[in-house]
Amino acid sequence: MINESSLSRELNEPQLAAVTTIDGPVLVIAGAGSGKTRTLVYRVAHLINSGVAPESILLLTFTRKAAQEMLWRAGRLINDSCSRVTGGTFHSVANMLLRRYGSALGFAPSFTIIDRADAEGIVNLLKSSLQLTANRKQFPSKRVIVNMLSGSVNKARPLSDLIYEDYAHLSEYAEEIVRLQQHYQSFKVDHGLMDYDDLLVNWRRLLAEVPAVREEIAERYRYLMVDEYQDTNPIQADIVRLAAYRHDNVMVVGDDSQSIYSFRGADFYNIMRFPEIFPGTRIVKLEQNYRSTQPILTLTNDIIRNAVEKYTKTLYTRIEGTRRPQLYAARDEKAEADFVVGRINELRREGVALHDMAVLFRSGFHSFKLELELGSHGIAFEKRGGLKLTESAHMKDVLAVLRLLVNPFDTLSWNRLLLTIDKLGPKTAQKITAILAASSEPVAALAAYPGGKGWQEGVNRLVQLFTRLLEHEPVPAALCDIVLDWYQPVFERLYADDYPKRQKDLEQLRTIIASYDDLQRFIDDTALDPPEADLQAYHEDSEALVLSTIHSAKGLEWQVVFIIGLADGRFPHASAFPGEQWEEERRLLYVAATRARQRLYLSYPRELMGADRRFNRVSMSPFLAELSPASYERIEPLPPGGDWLAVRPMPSTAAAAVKPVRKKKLALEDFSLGCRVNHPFFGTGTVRKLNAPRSLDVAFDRHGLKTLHLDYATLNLVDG
DNA sequence: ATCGCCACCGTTTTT
DNA sequence: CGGTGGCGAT
Repeated sequence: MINESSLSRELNEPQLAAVTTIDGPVLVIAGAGSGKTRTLVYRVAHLINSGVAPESILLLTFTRKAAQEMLWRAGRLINDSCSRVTGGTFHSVANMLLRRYGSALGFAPSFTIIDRADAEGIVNLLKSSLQLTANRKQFPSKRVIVNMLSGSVNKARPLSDLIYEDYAHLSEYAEEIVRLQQHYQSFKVDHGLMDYDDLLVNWRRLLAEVPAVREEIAERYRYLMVDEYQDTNPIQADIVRLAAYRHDNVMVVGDDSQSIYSFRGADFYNIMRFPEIFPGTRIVKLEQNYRSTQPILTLTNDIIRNAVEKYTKTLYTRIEGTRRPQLYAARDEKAEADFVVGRINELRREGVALHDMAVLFRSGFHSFKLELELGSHGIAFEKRGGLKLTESAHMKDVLAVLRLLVNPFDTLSWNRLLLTIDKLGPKTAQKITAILAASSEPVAALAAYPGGKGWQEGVNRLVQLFTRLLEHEPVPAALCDIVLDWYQPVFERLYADDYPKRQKDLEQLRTIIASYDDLQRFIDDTALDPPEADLQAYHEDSEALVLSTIHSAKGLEWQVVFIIGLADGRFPHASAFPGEQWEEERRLLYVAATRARQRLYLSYPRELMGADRRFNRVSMSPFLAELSPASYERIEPLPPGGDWLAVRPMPSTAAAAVKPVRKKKLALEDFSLGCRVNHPFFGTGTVRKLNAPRSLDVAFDRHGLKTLHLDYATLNLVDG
């Protein structure tokens, strides 16, 4: 039981107002680090405490992990597991409801959720079958097309309008793209596939078009809470409105300055409109920051002060601290990485744990150089927003089989499996899948398909696999074993060079599957919330530095935060042009900087490698340039007394001094199999293979097998 | 006509 | 790393 006095000790005045409001719409406008999560947690606890049934609460958060975490905390507060509260993302809740009520809209509950890669696969298939590329060279890439299709759904605008406004440079292809969209839609319907956008669109349809279901849902979930409301799109706003049409018990929490997802349709005007849509809304503002020290807050307020936005709020804090954020202008990316590594080592000596520090950046590849440096210094790190376990090729092969068990008309998976067969290529695979999709019994149709010379055997094995699976009891773990049994030889042939490494992933998959007793649930979960590739990520106590894109760092905080790559052209992203996109990039920087509790380091390289391996000088990000110089401290390129200079490995300044003493380039003939070499980054290694004309494979003692090009790598022979 | 292999290029952000 | 395009082999 929460008692009222502990409540008022923990929460401030405005939070208390939000928490204890039992009925009616509430809008909480909250700054970064102001205790949004805490407010929601207490609200859940308070509701249950006052006799509201947990089943009637629906908590929508940005990630599924956030929902779990909140419910766990609320459970601790009131001595109840809160496990009967429904919590998750819009997408996962949509999935649950559509499985239950989807028949009212006329679709089978066996649909498969597809991710971005699947969507790109479909677009590719259609692109070639519609012959859209016949006479065109510059037809937009499938990634761009998927973005456009999704954007048009999320922004609730016809595709052709979107093309002429947001993608004007592609307008000459408008007709083809619209045609592609139509085919894409019917392809999904025909094959029982549903993408992320469909989940939301169909949830809204369910509420808008089927009164009985709307009634049932509104009756059941009498309390609705939405976190990160600034990241919802118009569809999601509609869903909230429709789902609460009976009771209006909605509490949304958001910060307009942290809206960073407009590229996928999020519209922070949802926050401004909320009071109009729900008349009688109580508005609560949280302006006290519980996270960062004043100097950090001064800087972040300064960042957002330059926004053209109208809704200004200035955060204040009571947390002591005098250390100003530091700005470091590095000579190049290597020097920037050295700076970060040096500071990290220093901080560790002062007693800061590695997992209390994070490095944030705009785009995934901005951290490549740093990853290399961290590796050679033996600093463990964990990259967020990188490749997920289920995104690697071998994982998808296994998942394709499991997906077909649930939805035999999933053409994408058939296609994928057929391609694993030797001597069977894209053309044949397409021919076969077309027949399978049209038949009522795909497996039987596959067995009956007249085989070709080289690949009949492979098809037979596939048919056998499915016969075995269908005979077996549908216990996920057992099914998985059968699949792995079939997959082993395929896998060893396909990934001959590095299959031992990938095998570990498969074992991990096996353990994950074992914890499920329903195959459908497993498939849904992997599509909606892919497990991380790192085993370490599962252990809270893992001692690893976090590297993350800013987008993936949303809602998190660390004691020490580095933001790297703050150069013109990197941040804001080169293709963001002034206007709303520019503003979003600024908010992105704001989000990044507000992740820091105690210390904040900003850095940028003054030299970057451009398109064709030429170095260009770049200046600092315009967002930094417009800040008041008093809000940060500049560090000179060579800080005095920094003993991290001593730990610095062989400086690549050899390149600067190299002009007069240029060493003779070694030719391939100078190396032989098995000879020992030295490399400035990777250290010593043994030559394993010589490739024509100027590259060779070297097995490094500390970094494994690498292929190097003599034109770029500076290798030296090691004597003895 | 189709498949497999090699070399090269470019990389926003994501539920 | 993943997608693509050219080329030789089947």
